Amino acid sequence: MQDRRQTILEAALATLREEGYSGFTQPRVAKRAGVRQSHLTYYFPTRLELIEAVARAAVNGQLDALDAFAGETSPKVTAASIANVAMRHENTRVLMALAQASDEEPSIRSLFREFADAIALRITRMLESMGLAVSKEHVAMIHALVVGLAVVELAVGRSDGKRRASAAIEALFAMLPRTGERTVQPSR
Amino acid sequence: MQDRRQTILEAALATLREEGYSGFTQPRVAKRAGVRQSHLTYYFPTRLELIEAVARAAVNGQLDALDAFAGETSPKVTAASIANVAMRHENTRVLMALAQASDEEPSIRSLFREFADAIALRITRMLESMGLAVSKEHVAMIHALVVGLAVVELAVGRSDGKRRASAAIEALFAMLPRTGERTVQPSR
DNA sequence: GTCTATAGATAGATAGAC
DNA sequence: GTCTATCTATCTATAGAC
Repeated sequence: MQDRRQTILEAALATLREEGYSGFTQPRVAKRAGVRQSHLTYYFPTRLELIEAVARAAVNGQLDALDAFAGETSPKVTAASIANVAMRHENTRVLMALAQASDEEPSIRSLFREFADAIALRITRMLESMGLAVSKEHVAMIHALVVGLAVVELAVGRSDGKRRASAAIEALFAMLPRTGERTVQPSR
Repeated sequence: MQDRRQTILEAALATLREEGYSGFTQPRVAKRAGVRQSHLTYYFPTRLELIEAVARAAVNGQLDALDAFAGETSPKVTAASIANVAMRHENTRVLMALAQASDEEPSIRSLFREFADAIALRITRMLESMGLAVSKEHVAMIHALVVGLAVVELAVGRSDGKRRASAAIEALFAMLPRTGERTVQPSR
């Protein structure tokens, strides 16, 4: 049965989401999937192969979550939607694990680069939908801001994280020039 | 000799900086410090205690790095200095490990909260030095932006990371209102 | 092709020697 | 007080049974 592979993959993702990178071990994944650890290595001969597969699944899931509010035109709603995704600690846990793996494994790094490009593309489209001017710099700023909010929030674990994140993203949107406008330069 | 403890601490920090969280093990730290693993546990009976000590040292080091350019008045220079600190991958590796540990261990989390507050204080002072208006939101934005830039850069490993980061931070500074000004609102 | 017993390596912690 | 031999748990990987 080939969907046993799928079962293992889902178990692996769940393990990473809930237990983080350090809890991500073959025995734990196997237990969750209901197979023996030694069986798991039949489908994923090496730990790295398992991580790669999980990474791919996680990345696709994250992109799907972004696509759910793709055409939105209101900055306020868009900011709230992004914050909503970014403040799911399980997501952040997975992506931080990926970032870490990326720092260690070249194969994960190339996957992560594709991911970053895919994110940039989606941010670009969002800015266009909202009527905000697009530039590489703006896109990079938004990406980094959201990543930073997610990471800081995971670490400090504030209770009002989602509200704060939403406000920060919305504030950045408000500062960005609209399409056709020149760069905002406060009067001096 | 009590400074053996210090030796171990430095070895531990170096291990975390170079090998990341997953490479941070008692045997490796002990080897680097030139003591036996079983001896290491004399000074740090448990792994958590070692991590706590390392975390404290790392946090202080990071704050010192920020204090080095505390009074700077030029946004351009400040942005470059921040980018300089944020683009040191060893630093990012350590702080990501801390964030992860924070997600798992309450004692690290409280340390991390203090750290976040100390960072916020320093960003506040920087904004004041540069004559930019201070608000909780602006401070949070800058903090998150820098964290995000560091994490993304560690993950994708671009060659021109420092330049890009510096540009992004400087761009954000340029969008912030100056002291006494009202919130920037592009003409509509 | 599917699965498992087992090896081999490495982790963290402790009881106890000096 | 300083240090180490050693135990137990846990990890990844492989050789081979079905």
